[in-house]
Amino acid sequence: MKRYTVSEVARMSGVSVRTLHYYDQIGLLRPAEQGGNGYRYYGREELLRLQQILFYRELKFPLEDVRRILAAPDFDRAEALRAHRARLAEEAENYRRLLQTIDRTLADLNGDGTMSDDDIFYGLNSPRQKEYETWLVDRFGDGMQEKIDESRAKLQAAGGDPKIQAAMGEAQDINADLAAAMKKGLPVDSEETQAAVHRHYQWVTTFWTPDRESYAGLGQLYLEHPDFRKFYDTPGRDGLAAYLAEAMAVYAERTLA
Amino acid sequence: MKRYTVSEVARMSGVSVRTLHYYDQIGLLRPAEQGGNGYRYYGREELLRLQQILFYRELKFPLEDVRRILAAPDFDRAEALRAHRARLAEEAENYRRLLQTIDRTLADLNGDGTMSDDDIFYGLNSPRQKEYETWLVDRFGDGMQEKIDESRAKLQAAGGDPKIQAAMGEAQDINADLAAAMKKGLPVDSEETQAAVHRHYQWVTTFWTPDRESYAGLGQLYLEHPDFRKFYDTPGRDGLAAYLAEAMAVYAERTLA
DNA sequence: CTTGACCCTGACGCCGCGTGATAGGCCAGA
DNA sequence: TCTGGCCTATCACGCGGCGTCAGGGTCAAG
Repeated sequence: MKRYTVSEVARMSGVSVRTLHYYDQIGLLRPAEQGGNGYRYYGREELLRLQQILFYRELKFPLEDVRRILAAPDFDRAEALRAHRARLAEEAENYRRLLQTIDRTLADLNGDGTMSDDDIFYGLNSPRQKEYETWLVDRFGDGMQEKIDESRAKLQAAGGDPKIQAAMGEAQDINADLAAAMKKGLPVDSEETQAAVHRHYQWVTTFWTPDRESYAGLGQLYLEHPDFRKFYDTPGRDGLAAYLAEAMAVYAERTLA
Repeated sequence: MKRYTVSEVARMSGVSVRTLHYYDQIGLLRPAEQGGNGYRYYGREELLRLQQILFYRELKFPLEDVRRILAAPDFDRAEALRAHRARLAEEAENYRRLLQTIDRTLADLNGDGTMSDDDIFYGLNSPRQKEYETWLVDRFGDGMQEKIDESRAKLQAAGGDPKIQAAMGEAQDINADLAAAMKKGLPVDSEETQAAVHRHYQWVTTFWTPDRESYAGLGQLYLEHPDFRKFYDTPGRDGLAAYLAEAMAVYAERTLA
């Protein structure tokens, strides 16, 4: 039975020796045996346990929780993961908001680098209400009014510009493709799904050209805001918004700058 | 000149008294004066400085950096923000990956709540972890991918929150009502149409409570922007977005503040 | 036996405060 | 003027997850 010293385990697992000491100290990972010289020796079993620990650590579980989860084999890991997922999702959302705040602030910075107090606080701590408004303004600009007035006549007079009708039809098509891919159980990074997302991206570029982050953000928006989500999560297509959001994230990461 | 005690400042700004003590201690926010009794008294200027501090704190700047930024008025805040933005973006991206890892893991969880070692490490991605993954693959083989793909179906089959499903269904219903009204040739200010719009307004208030102008603006957005319009202008319902937009404008003017 | 690379324990530091403990100040009512 | 109740102050420990010395023992090769 092979035994590993701290530095060997450290090299294999990527953690520091100090971390192994610490994990021993808090009772998270005890060495298989500790010889008369006080040296820690780990076996295969401990390596496997360490893997699990690192998995949960990566997901930002507190080590104390990790200890509890691993201590009880009958513990409902799925439930723990789901609960934790919710917290992570909040954090992710929070980071997204912070990025927007920075972007707005940068946009509002005057040439001399000063910023007004109004600017600096806009969008902070806003109860979820403001968030939606912010999104709309961010995405579609606030010169909306004029553009709308201007284009209104055309759209309404003709009872529908054929070009626009085509665009709407395209959106329906893409949606159908995505729904089909999801129902087939294809992973979000499958070729077919990504092809559909590519069509979606092309479609989006007719009115907006998002970069990597924005496009992934758009996917989140589809998922998180009912006013978008209603288009995707229709009866018989439950979970499509989530599916699309993930697929868009993958697409963004792989293809966009 | 008005002076505020610690608890007053705390109440106004939302930070704790302890935080004010701490900011004094580290030289981040000194009170305007400290009377013979040792009490801290803050003036308007300090309040404004606190605002700035909280802005940067919210963005997760280390307090030491905040101090430096505020200390030098000629400091390039824009540059600092841009640099910081990059870090935040990385973090945001990281959280997104963690969510995906959790989703994959949940999909792979067996009914009894155990998870296989293959599953448990998939998706870890820090540079150091890459080595670790390699090590894992060496040890456990690389038949992981198929299993992951295969199990994704389960996740999607699981369905979603019934509350959300209900909200999505409501949106569909409202849409059907509106389409019916339009096809009957009812004017936008007809009772039936306005009733449907009212339902729509109620639906919107589950995530946002717009005032008159905002609600009318939302209608225009539905019309102007393909990403919304695609939900309304479906085949056989051409012009519904325009119809709804006008009906919403009427509703807003008549009923909202 | 020496050398150098390992191993140990113990302790402090980090950051942004929360949470006491202990002691004194301020102001209104009796 | 005294009392009580609520302010204020400072000092100090604690959290999490280790990094980073300091000071000393151990192991294996030459």
